Parts: sequence; C-alpha cells; structure tokens
Amino acid sequence: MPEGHTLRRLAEDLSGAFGGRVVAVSSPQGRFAEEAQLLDGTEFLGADSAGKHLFLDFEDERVVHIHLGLYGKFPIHRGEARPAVGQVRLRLVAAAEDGREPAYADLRGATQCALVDSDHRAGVLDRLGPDPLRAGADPAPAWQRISRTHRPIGELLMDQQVLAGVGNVYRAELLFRHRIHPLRPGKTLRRGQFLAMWQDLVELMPAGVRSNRIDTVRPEHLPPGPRPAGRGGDVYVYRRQGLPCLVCGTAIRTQVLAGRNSFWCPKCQPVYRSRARSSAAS
DNA sequence: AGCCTATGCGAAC
DNA sequence: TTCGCCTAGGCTG
Repeated sequence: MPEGHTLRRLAEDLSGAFGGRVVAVSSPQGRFAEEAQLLDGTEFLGADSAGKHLFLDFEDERVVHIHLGLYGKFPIHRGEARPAVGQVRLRLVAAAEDGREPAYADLRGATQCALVDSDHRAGVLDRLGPDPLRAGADPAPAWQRISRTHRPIGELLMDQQVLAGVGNVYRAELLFRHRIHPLRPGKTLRRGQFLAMWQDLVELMPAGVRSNRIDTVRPEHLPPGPRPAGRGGDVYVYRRQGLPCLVCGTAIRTQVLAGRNSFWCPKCQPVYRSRARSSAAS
C-alpha cells in the first residue's frame, strides 16, 4: 500500500519502535544475510522517508535503502519475536529494556533492500522531485517541468522526478478534486492551478500519514449513512470505474496511463480544449 | 485451490 | 511495451 504517506508513516513508526536501541538484524530468507550480519547488534538511529523510498540509519553512517515496490510490507509487531514465516528479507528485533517493550519488524516483498552509503542516499534524493510531505519543499522545479511539456498531467504526477511520493491513488483523486482530465497536456495548466494542486497535496498527504490511509472526499460529498468498514479510504474515483460519480452521478471511467489504471469522471473532468483563436473554427 | 488484481519500478525486449 | 518481483486480499468455483 505504498504511496509517500505510507513510507513516511512507516519511518515514524520504525523510529518510535526501534530508535536509539541496539537491534538484532537478520535475514531469515538469506538474501540480505551478509549485510544483516554487519548491522547486527549495532544501534538503530532512526528511519526517514523521501518520496516512496525508506532509509534506515544505523551507527557508523550505515544506511539501509528500502523500496517496497507495489506490494512490499514492513509490519512492526510488539512483543517477543515469533519464528519468521515465509520470505522475510530483513528482520529487526529490539529486546525489552528500561520500560520499552520488545518489538520486531519483518520486511517482505520489497523491490529494494540494500546496504548503502550516504553518497548513494544523496543520489536517490537528487533524482526525486519535491515531496509534498517534506517541510518547506519547493514546488517550483515541478512546475518548471510540467509547464514545459506536452506529456499528460496524469503521467507527470506519477513521475517521481517531477513530484516525489504521489502514486496512483493520489494521482486520480487529485485530478478529480481539481477537475482536470488526466490526459491534459502539462503545458496547458495554469500556474495557479498547479499551485492549488500542490497545496492540496501538502494538506492531503500529512492527513494520510496520520490516518495511514487515503481519504480525499470532502464532507459534503460523502454518501449518507455509516461508512463501510473496509480498509480503503473514501475516494472519488480510484477503482470506482462504472460506479456513479459522488458529485454528478456520471459513470466513472478508466484507462491505462503511465502503465497504471487511471480513473476519472468524464463530466467533472472534461477533456481540455484549447481556446479557439478564430471564430471561423468549428 | 486457482485466478486476478494491486497505492511501483527497473530491466529486458 | 512487456516482464519480473514473489505478497496478500478478494473473488470464483
């Protein structure tokens, strides 16, 4: 379930559970065994996220770079560690100590888990666009890129070199909230429109960190009655193809864009038409 | 049980 | 553009 808010929340939770503690590091699966051995018994300083990347800081400036990919997981458990089941690439264990509970965390299914140095980490950060979750992040570089290309905005929002941390759910929902069609060329957006979208992310994504889910529906658009107890958040269009738009009732549409299914309301997000220059046109 | 899909992304073709 | 990663939930049967 990883968009930027998931990784930020994970970094905070890992820091809370293991920060400042000497940890046992292992790789039950074996693919990270040599690296785990180097880190085993050292102090875990804390975790940080950047976009969808996660960094674990250990003493002596050793860093573990993790990317969960589409279905990686890194759940934290309280209590004594149970035997690892399945393919656990990395396990952190902290023993009980002065008031703190024992805890452990198992990493599975990640596309990336590597012991790196600070140069590598800097390189990853250099390749990322501004992250709305990073305090003080400057949206200007993102606007520079968006305003200069014909590439569709629905593709640009997913490009981590343009914006870091936005994934398929935030893409779909942000475009709906701003009534923008996913295929609209970047350079046809007005600066004010982009800045409004950025500001929306600056508010939506921290809310996602707090709740650990993505909710984007404004109160006035929430369907009446109790909220379904599912794990997913309240969304306008994501994976709602064929269902009625929460605002206008039109059937939500879907189409693959940037390799992923994108979703939009054809009425609330009309296809962009450039302003006609001649009254003779059409 | 088996199949499909998925909040991602890099490598291979 | 397609594949691989190799998890997990939901649906079908």
